[in-house]
Amino acid sequence: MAILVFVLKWLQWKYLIVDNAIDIYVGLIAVFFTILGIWLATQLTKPKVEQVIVEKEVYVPLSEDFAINQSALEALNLTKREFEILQLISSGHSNAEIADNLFLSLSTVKTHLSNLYVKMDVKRRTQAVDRAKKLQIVP
Amino acid sequence: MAILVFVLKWLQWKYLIVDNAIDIYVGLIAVFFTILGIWLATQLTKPKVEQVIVEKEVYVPLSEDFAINQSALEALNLTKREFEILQLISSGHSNAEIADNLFLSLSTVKTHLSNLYVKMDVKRRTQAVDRAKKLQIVP
DNA sequence: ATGGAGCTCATACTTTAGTACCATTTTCTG
DNA sequence: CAGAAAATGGTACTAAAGTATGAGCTCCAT
Repeated sequence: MAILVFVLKWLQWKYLIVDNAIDIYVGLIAVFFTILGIWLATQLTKPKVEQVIVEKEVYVPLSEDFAINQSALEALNLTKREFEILQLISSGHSNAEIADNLFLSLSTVKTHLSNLYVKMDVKRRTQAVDRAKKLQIVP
Repeated sequence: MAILVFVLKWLQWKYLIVDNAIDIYVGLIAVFFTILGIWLATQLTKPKVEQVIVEKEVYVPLSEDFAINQSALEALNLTKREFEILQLISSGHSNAEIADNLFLSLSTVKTHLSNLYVKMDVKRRTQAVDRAKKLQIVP
């Protein structure tokens, strides 16, 4: 603003003696401030963010080709721990190994498994694994 | 431009008699043209678009039918009976059930399984099943 | 014919898995 | 905050799985 006033005063002194110089003066100001406005606008407008979703085909390797059957899993109504332990017996772990991995006692693992067998309607861990694979709730 | 000149003339006539009114005059012009510039900029410039590319993984389903990995099976060097019993434990059968199905004694089943575990380099039936599935020698 | 491979079975044993029942603590949830 | 659900753990027991060893049988190839 200080600069602006100074410029105005200078222009006033220089051109005020000339008749009609006021028109040129105003024209210059108009042009100047129009450019200023344009510059302000380009600086201040936020860029619109546009999300472009690119579908990328993923050929999953056989070992990882597994999409969990969420509905089947929910139908079984398993708890977190039960499902966790189911995953571990599916990959061939013994109860003792599971207890070690999850920092649980053997008792707890057995308790979870017993409840799991009831929920899955099976009698053995091997049956549980077979059923889980058929239901596609484990790889 | 015609409108602009008209407005200027009008303002000139109205305020020129007043001393220092020129400052207000110029201020108004400045504000007006700044706004004009902003308006022009928003109208004329293309909207800035920031593209955010989001990769969406599309899982390509693989064929469901099971093709046995013959070479892996041969590499294990299993006998007929051992493979037969492997298939049965894979579907969750107990040793007693296997003995019944194949008209064998429990001892025989256990013997075959012990040999099987050695050949597959596993310690438990669940590990054997897991490995067999990973090798794709059972569904 | 004979020796090896595969199949069968047995006994005796150890280990692991599974059942039943109970108790405490933690974590949600209405 | 009270009650339910989940998680944890213990004991005692039974059932199943797994190990080790030995032995008889059949079939096939050298």
